Amino acid sequence: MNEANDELAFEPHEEELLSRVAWHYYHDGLTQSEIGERLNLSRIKVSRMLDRGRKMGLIHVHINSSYGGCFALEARLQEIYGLDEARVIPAQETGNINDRLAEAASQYLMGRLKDQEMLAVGWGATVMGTLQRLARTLSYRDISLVSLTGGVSAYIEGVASGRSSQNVHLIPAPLVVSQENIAEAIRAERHVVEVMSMARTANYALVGIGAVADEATLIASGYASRSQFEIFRRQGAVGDIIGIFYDQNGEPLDLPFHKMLVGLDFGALSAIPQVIAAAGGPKKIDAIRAAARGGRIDVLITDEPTAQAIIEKDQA
Amino acid sequence: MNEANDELAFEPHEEELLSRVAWHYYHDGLTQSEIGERLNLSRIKVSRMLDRGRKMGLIHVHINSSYGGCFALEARLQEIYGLDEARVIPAQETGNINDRLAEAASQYLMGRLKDQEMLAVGWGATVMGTLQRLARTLSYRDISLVSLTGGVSAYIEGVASGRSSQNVHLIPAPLVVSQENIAEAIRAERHVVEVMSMARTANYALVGIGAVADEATLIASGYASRSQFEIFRRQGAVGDIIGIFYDQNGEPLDLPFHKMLVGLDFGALSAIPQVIAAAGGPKKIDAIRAAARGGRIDVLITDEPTAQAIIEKDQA
DNA sequence: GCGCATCGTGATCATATGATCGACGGAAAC
DNA sequence: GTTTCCGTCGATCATATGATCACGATGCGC
Repeated sequence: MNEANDELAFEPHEEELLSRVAWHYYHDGLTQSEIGERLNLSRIKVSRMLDRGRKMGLIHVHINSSYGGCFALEARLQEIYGLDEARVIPAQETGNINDRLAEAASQYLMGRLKDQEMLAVGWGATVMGTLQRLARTLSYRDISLVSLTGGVSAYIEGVASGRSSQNVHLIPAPLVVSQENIAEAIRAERHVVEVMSMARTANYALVGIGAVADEATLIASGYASRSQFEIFRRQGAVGDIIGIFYDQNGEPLDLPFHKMLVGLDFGALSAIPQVIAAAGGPKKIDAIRAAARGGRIDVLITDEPTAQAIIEKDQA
Repeated sequence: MNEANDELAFEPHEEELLSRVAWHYYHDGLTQSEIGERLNLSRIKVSRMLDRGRKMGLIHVHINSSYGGCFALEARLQEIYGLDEARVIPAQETGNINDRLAEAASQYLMGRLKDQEMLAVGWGATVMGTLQRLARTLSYRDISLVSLTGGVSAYIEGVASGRSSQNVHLIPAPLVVSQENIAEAIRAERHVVEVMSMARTANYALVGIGAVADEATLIASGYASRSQFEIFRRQGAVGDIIGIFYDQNGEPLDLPFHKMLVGLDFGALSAIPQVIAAAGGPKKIDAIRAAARGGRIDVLITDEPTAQAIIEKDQA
C-alpha cells in the first residue's frame, strides 16, 4: 500500500536510464554488476531499478505460445471456484475436443498418480478416452482402478486387459436399470457392495460432465431418452456427473431416474479426496459451471473457449 | 549462431510444459525450485527449460515502448525525417550490433503484426536475424511471409520450415544475376511474377540498409565485387536497400547493376504501407541518413550512436 | 556383439541476485 | 537550532541460479 502511491512520475532521465538498464539486462544478457560498471551505478541500485521497472509494468514478459493465454484462465478458474487445480487446453478448430481433453486428462493423471494409489472412474466418452491413453501407465505402475458406477465394464475391459487385471474392480451391472427395485437389488449384491465400498477409498475420481442435450452420451447409449431429458431440463437440470443430474448451483435434483442408477451418490463422490473432471465444448458450459459452483469437483480440465465462457458468466 | 537453427520443432506436450514453467516463473514469481516441486521436475531441469524457452523465442521480454528506448533520439528522428516511428536501442560496445538490432526489430514486429497480415522481407544479415527470432510467432499466428527480392530462400527456409510453409512465398531466384537479359527472363517467369505481385500487397516490408563499404554483406556473399562498389561510390552511392543503391538524398541511382536484380523496385517498395528498416553501426550512418531523408522508409530501428550521428549531421 | 559418440540427467560448486540492516542526509515539525 | 521522520544508499549475507562435471542410457557404425 505504501508504495502504491509512491511517485509514479519520475525524472525523464530516470525513465531512460531504467529502460536502458532493462534492455541491457534482458536483451543483452549482461549481469547487474556489468550494467552497473558500464553506467556507473552500484550493482544494488541496478537491482532496485529492475525491481521498480517490473513493479511499474515497464518490463513485460510475454509467453509466445498458444498455451500462454490459457494459464490466465486457469488461475481465474481456480480462484473463482476454489478449485485445487485447473487445466485449460488451447483453442483449436481442428480435432475432436474429447480426444484433446482426454489427452490432457491422461497427462495430468500420469503426473499425479503414485504407486499403490487407486483411481475411481466414472462414465462417459472423455473418461473412456483418458483411460485408453493411461492404459500403459496403469499397468506399469501398480495402480488400481475401480468404477464409480455400473456400465463401465463395456469399455474398461479392453483398456485394462492382460496383466494387471487383478487391480481392476468393476461394478458388474449397467449404469441404469429400468426399475427402482431392480436397482435396489443390484446395489445390495455382495460383490457390488464390495466394489462400491472400495470406490469410496479411492485417492482420485475421474469423471465426465454431461450436458442436458440431445447429443449426450447417455442418450446415445440408450440409458436415457430424449423425453426424459426434456423432463429433467424442465426440473432445472443443467448437467450430470456419474448419472446424477444437478441444477445450476450444482445441487443434485430429486429425480426418479436417480433411484434407478447403480453407482455412488454425490455424498460418496465428494468424500473422495480429489474429484477430477474432464469436459468441454459449447454444450457443456452451463453443466461445467454449475458443477464448479457447487463444489462438485476439485480439478477441472477443459478447453479455452469453454473456460472463457464459464468465467464470463460469473463475471457479472 | 550455430545452435540458432537447432530443432525448432518439439513435442506439443513439451511445449505446454515449457510454457507452464515460464508462466510460473515470470508471472507468478515462483522460484525454479518451487516450480520443480509443483510439476515434479528437478530444479536444474526447470532452469534448462527456461533457458531453452528464451533461446527459442518462446519467452519474450518487452520493454514498454512509451517509456523505453532512447526517447529523445527517437522523437528527434521521427520529427526530422517524418518517420512513422523510430526505435533506438542503447549503446553498447560489446556484442554483435546486428543481433541486438534483430532483437529489437523482432520485438517491434511481434507487437505490430496481426493475424492474416503479410510481411514482405528483403535481404541481409539483420533481416535474417529478425526472422529467426520471429519464426515462432509467425507459425503460430497465421502470418504470411513473402520475399521482396531473390536470394532470400537461402536463409528463410530454415526459419519457416515445417508447419506453416504454405504461407511462405519466395522468389525462386538469386538476388543478382550476371546478365541483364537473364534477369529480365527470370522476372518474366510466371512464378516470379506471382510472388512479386503478392509482395506488393504486403502490409509491411522489413528491409536492411547496406553501406557502400567493403564489409557489406553483398560483397561477402559474392553478389557484388569490391571494384563494383568502388564504382558505385564514385557515382555517388551511399547505401542500398534490397540491392538498389541510392545517393545521399535517397534517390536511386541509374546503375547497370540494378538491371540485373531480381526483385521489387523503389516504387513498389514505397507502395507497401509501412517499410521498416533495421540497421546500425558506424559504417551505415550515411546510408541510413540518406534513406531517411529520401523517405525510403517509414520505421527506423537503429542504435544510439548511429542515431546520434545521423541527427548531428542534419543539425547543421 | 562391442566400442563409440551423443544426449539427457542430476550433483556440485561458483556466481548472481535480492532481502535485511544500519548509516547517512535532507525535510518538516517543534 | 534541534529533533524526528523519511527515504535512499551501500554492506552483508542467505538464497537462487546457471556452469561444469560425471554418469547412465540410447543409438550408431564397426
